[in-house]
Amino acid sequence: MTITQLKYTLAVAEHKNFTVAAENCFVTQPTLSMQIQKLEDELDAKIFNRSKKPIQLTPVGEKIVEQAKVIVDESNRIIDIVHQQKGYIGGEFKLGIIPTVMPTLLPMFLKVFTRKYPKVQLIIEELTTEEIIRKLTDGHIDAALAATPLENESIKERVLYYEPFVGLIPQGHRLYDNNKIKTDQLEIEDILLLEDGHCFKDSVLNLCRANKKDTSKHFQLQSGSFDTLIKLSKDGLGMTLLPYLNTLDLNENDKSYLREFVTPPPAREVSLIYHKSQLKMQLIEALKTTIDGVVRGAIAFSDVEIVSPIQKK
Amino acid sequence: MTITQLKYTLAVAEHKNFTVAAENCFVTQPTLSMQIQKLEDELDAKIFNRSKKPIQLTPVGEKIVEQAKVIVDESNRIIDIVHQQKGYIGGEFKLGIIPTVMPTLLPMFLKVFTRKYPKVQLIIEELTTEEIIRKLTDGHIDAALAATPLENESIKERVLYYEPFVGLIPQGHRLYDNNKIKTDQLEIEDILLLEDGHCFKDSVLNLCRANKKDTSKHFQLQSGSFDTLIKLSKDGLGMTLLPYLNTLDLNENDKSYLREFVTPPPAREVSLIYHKSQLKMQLIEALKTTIDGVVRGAIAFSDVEIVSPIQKK
DNA sequence: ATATCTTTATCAAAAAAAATTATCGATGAC
DNA sequence: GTCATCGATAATTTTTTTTGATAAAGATAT
Repeated sequence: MTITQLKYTLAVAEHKNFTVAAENCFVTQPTLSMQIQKLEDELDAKIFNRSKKPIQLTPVGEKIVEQAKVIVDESNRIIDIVHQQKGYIGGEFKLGIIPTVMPTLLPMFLKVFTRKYPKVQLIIEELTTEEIIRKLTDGHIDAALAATPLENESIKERVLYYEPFVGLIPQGHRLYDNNKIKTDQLEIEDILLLEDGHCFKDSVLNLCRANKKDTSKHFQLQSGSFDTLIKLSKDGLGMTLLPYLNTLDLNENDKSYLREFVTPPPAREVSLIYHKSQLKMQLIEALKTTIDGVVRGAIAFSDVEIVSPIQKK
Repeated sequence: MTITQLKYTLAVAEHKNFTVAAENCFVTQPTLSMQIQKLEDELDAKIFNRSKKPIQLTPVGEKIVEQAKVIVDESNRIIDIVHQQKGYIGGEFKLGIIPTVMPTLLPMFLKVFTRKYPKVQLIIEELTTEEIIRKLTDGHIDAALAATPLENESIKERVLYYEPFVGLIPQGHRLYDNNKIKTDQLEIEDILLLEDGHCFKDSVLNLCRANKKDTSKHFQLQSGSFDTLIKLSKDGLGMTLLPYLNTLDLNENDKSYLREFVTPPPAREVSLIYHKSQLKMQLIEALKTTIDGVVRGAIAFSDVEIVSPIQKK
């Protein structure tokens, strides 16, 4: 039994297709087929049921794949252990970021980080919270930046900052004349929301739900970017809520529509998260330190009311 | 990186010698040298410091070996997982047994077990408790029969039976006329003991120490077998203590010297023990069931006073 | 039903890797 | 200084892995 065979097996289990799996392993399909057959012979057990489409795992196969994951994970870890021991910070590092954090936080730390750790090949992907959780568990990404708490046992969270919500109230809106707004003044019906999949939308819903039970209403307007939301809002289609960092780049005119919440403001918790099998711990620490450093200047809120980013049923 | 390379590395780490390690891996020494060099190249770290004699692990090497153990352990497990999934009970099973349990318990279950599980290749080794703990941790044996509790976190214990101590009192001894003996009548000075290394000796010492603090006295007579002890005892050199099962095969004359303890008698706890990484769990269960079956008829003590087998300082 | 496409298995040849034998060189004991 | 021990190295053999071509099986479309 070889680690290669186990990797091939995992690839087939993941892609449910020998040909695709082979491409992902950078070998030809016969190579993969033969190695998996050899493994099956050695274990004297069929791992895959090739008669079904797409290919299925046999019951024994399920267990084998589970264990193969453990072995491959542990073997991937050995190089990280050596790096750690040498105090070396480098290698590939795949980081997922949720869309509403990406444009504000990434520019703040990216330059500093890459200059400080030139040997790290940072691979950044924009992903929804849901995708992040899946890819962290899979091992497809090493860490991620997302709103927390996620209440997921196998994911560790290191809080980076608390980002208050700020209201953007158009002229003519019932709250326009207020200097500060209160959570219980929010009406879900006149808030413009991001489209489904953004956890910031879920946070806002959770915030409003705390006030109002009835959420059966359908929202007609849903956008993928705050820019659109701001434009629509100024067109008088309703107020909206923005994360604090998103308000910094607004022009002076737009800023006049901003209304902060009274203290303590609702806020989202933004964290660096990673799978509990903490591969690349050293790199994660380095990233956290870097972000902590740049964030300290920009965000200094501590007395806040954290809103859950998780979609409640 | 291959599992083979890791196995070679572990062998060298264990034997501190390339040539010996190679023999243990059933390959020649150059094979081993080259594979380890390849691994060192790939990890870009020296694992061994070959300049010292015997060979030493580098600091990085320590960590690598630690992780290599995890990987090799987990990969050995895969075949057991398949066996378990298939309900198959077979393969090699290495069982350690302490000397004072070996002659009484082994004949009781060996025949039954091998008949019931013909596919199991049972490899039995007589070992002291100390050796058993080491070899269980190493993974050199799969399970063992020993006196417990061992108070070792990484070893799991499944109690098989409680075996009371029985006194063998020679004619002329101060306790000869007693029908039953009491723990507090024991005097460490006139008890014949097994030689060092036998945990039964330590149990007896612990039993007596409960009475008397002064144990500085040196014992002149120490033997490796109960047979010798019995002969010496009958020669008037002092009483001795035997585990209950060892008294069953005595001839009628010898049996007349036996004196039971008053209830509850001191007893040793005999358990099936295994490493907590519970490889071959299925086989361990099968063995336990078999031994439970044969022991049930022979031993039926429950109201006993368990004596620790561990050597106290 | 036939043709076509997709997908996995099989085979022989080539390439790569691992293992072996024989030998060397360094180190330490006597 | 000689010998013995032990790991490294070189050349060769053996084994394993990979590949490219192709066959076979199953699904899908015409």
